[in-house]
Amino acid sequence: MKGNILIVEDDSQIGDLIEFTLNNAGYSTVKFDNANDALIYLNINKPDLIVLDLMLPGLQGEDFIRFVKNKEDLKKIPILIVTAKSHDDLFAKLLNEGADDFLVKPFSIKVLVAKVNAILRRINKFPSNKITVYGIEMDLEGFEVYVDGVPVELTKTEFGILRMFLENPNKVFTREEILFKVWGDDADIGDRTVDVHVSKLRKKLMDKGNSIKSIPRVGYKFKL
Amino acid sequence: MKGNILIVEDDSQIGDLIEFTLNNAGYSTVKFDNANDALIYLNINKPDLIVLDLMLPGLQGEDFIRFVKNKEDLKKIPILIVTAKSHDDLFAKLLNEGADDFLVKPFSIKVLVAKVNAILRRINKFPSNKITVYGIEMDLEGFEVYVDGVPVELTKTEFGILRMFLENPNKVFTREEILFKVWGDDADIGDRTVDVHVSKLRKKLMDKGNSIKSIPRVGYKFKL
DNA sequence: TGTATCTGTTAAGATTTTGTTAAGCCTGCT
DNA sequence: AGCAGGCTTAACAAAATCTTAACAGATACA
Repeated sequence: MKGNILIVEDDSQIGDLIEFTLNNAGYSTVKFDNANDALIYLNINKPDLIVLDLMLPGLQGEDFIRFVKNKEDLKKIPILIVTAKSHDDLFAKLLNEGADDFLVKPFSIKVLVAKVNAILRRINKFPSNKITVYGIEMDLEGFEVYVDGVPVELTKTEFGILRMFLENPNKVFTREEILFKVWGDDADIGDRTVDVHVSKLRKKLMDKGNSIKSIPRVGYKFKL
Repeated sequence: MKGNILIVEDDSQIGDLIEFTLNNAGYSTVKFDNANDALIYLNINKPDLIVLDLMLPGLQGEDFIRFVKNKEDLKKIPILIVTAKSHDDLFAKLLNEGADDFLVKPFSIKVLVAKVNAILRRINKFPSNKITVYGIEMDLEGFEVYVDGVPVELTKTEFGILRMFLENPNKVFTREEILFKVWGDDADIGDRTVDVHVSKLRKKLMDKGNSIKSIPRVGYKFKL
């Protein structure tokens, strides 16, 4: 069991989708369609993470966040916000209130799972030093990688690049950013070296579904 | 490594102090004693934050701010102003130009570090940057564009132009302004090149409701 | 209305960028 | 010292993108 997740979502269709997806990913879930019931649940239960839809009726989502983040025994539970629209102002405000991350509708279920995994890994709730995405499994402690269960031997650099990608799926990185993140700030190395390693990575991973995409004149990204 | 900070400060004593303090706080720094050199640096580097002294010789600090905040790839870099005197009028004006915070000399190093930390925390926490307008969704982080949910592949230049439009809907841009904002100040390129890219953009976006309008003898605008 | 100017679009050529291979260098190990 | 593995660089072919030129059509204005 990887953890228990509380879902607060008034749209039953989306709620079911989230529940199904997270169950599939190995989490147990509890779901409510309004904040009040969720708060009652929180009186005697402490989930490992809360997925919260912002457009809840009744008690507003913001109030819910504030309540959770002000209660001593609940404040450490991470909250993932699901919202219909991207609103930087709102995001900034809620992040200050204690929200941990956002998911903008419509979202892909892969991204949902990736974010939940990332948050729990970050919090170190479950010291599972593993990243699993898209049939690619990285054991960060054991320095091992499996693709569809088949072990793949990566060098340290390849491992670092793959890790960076899996921890930030769907995000474009420039070559400079990759150098910085994987090699460190004092790397005195040409841009194109990144290309060589990416090329080798692609080959070793058998370019699973063209996951590692090049964005000409920008950089690379790992596409979910 | 917490981040890279550009310091623009003509008083070498204060500059050294700032540099030393920020290095101590875990940041890497680059320092110039005039705005021109800093601008050259910015051509190929994107620091996470800029600390700017307002009493610079040569190119005035205000111009520097305006330049940075008008360049598409730089505008998001936060600027912390260091100034000798507290001037509410000036503050208000510079805040409008895009400055993020102020530090009045003499300042304590604790306040300096606190402000830098606060600004970077604020900025870094912003999750996936997205712009959504009129059925057009831009994921700035993932370099992706969707029109009514359908993914559209844009090149870097097209992406830059579209971004500029969506961030300033209903505003008319001359071709020169577009060149400046998207290509940069050192672009040695003919006006009409913009037309070609706009043409391609329109086609790829399927000219949603004739959104990108030409204003004869003036330029282009994105109409909401 | 007629002329001059501006815009839309296409295609070709130029330029830039990427993929990949191979060679040389360095490190760690035997 | 010799060897193996890994990293970086250089190099070239291939791919993608950009810029320009050209012309047809549209627009402004006397």
